Amino acid sequence: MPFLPVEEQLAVLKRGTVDIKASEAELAERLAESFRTGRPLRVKLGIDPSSPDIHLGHTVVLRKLRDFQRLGHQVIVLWGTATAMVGDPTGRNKTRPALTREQVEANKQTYRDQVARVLDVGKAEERENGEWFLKQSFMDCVALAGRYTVARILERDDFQKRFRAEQPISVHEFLYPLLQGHDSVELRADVELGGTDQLFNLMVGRELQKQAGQRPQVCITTPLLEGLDGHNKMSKSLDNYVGVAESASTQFGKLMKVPNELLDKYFTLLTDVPPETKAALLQNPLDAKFALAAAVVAGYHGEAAARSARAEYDRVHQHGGLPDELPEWVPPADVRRLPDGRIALPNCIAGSGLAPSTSDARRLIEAGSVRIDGAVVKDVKAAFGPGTYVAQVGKAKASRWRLP
RNA sequence: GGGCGGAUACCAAAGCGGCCAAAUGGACCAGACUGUAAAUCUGGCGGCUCAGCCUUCGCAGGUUCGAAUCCUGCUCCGCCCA
Repeated sequence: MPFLPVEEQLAVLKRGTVDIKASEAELAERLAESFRTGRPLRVKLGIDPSSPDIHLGHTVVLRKLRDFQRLGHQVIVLWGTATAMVGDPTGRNKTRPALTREQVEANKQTYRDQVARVLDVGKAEERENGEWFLKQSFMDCVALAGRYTVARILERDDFQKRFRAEQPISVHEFLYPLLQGHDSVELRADVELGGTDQLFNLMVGRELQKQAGQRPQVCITTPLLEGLDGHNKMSKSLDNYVGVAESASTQFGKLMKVPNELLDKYFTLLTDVPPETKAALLQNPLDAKFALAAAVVAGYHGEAAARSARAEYDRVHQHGGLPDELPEWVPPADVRRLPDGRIALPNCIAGSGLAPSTSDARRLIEAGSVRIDGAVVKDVKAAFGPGTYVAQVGKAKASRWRLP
C-alpha cells in the first residue's frame, strides 16, 4: 500500500503528541526515506502487563500507534513479560512489588483483548522481551549495565527525589531503563512511543542503539490524560477512570462527568473528531460532552450502543428514570430478619450493594436519598416482606430486590 | 552508637486525664440549584440487632473509678551529634 506524502503523515502523527525527540525533522527524514524506499517504519510500543485492565488513559498512546498503523507502518507491540517482573520505577516513590510469571501471563491475555479494541493486533508484530531477557546470562546483564553510567541514570527526577529522601532504590530499578532501551536494539526500532513520563526510558533506547551501531530511534511522547477528577492522572486506584472494557452505559455516564475544562483535551486524545468540528462543538460544553461520550462509546461498542446509552442517560439522569439493566438482588439465606420474617430496609440496601454498610444506608435513608418503587422512604425502621421491589439510592444507583 | 522531636480516622492536622467516635480543612457520599461539568448552599462522613451498644487515636503492657491524653518497653519516621 502506498504511503501518504510525508507532510500529510506528519500532520496526523503530530496531533495530540507532546514531543518528538531528537526532532520533528528527524521524524520527517525517516518518513521521507520510507516513502522513497517503500519500507514501513518499525514503530515500537512497550507494554508491561502489570495490571489486568486498561482505561482511556492507556489508549492515548495506543491510538497514536494506531495512527502509524493506518499510515501503513509496521507497529510492534512489545509485551514486557520480563520487564513487568522487574517493575518500571517511573514516577514511583517506592519499589514496585514484583509480579510472578503467571500473573504477567494472565495480565497479558486480558490486556491483549483490550488493546485489540484500539489497534489491529492481527497486523501488529507482537513480541515479548522475555524472548531475549529470559535466556541471557548474568554476564550479559553486567555487560548491558556497563553501557551506561550511574550518574546519567541518577539524573532522573524520580530517582533524585528518592535518593535525596534517602528512600531505597534497588539496583534492579536502576537497570530498568536499560532493559527497555535494549528492547529497541533487539527490535531495531525506528520509532518508539510512550507517555511523557517515559521520555527518559525512551532516550536510553536511543543511546543504546547508537552504541550498538544502529540508527537511533525517534522518540515520540503523548500527554498523560487526567482522570474524571480533573487533577490526577487517570488511574484505576484513584477510581477516576473510564475502562476500555466497561459497558456502553457505564462509559457514557462516566464521560458525562468529565470536567468541562478537559473536553478539548479528551476530544484531541480520544477521538478522531477533526479540529474544526471540535471547535464548533466546544461552543456549547454540554453538546460537546454528549458528542464526546457518543464518539468514545461508539468506538468501543458501536454506533447503536452509543445511541441507546445516550437515551438511557437522558432517562436516568434527566428524568429520574431507571437504567436499562437493573442488578438483581436476592438476599442470602443468612440475612438478618426481623422476628416477623421481614428484612429491615438498611440491611436490604447494604446487602444489595447500594451502600457500603447498614450504617451508611441509614444515613442515606434519613437524608431522603432512598426510593422504593419510586417513592421516597425516610423511615429507617421500614422493612420488607416477600415481593419484588425496585430500590434507588441517589440518581444513578438502583437495584431490583426479589425477597422470598 | 548518643541526643531531641514525632506517630491521631482516606489525606493533612487539632486534642494532651473525664464534656472524644475524636475540632478544622481537603477528598468522598447524599440533597438543593444547573438539561453536563464547575461554583454555591445544606446534611453526612468507624461499625452494629442504633434513643443503646461495640471497636478505634503506631504496638505491647502498666497507673487510674476513668487514658488518644500519664508511665514503661518495643517498632517506624524526621532532625542533630559521633
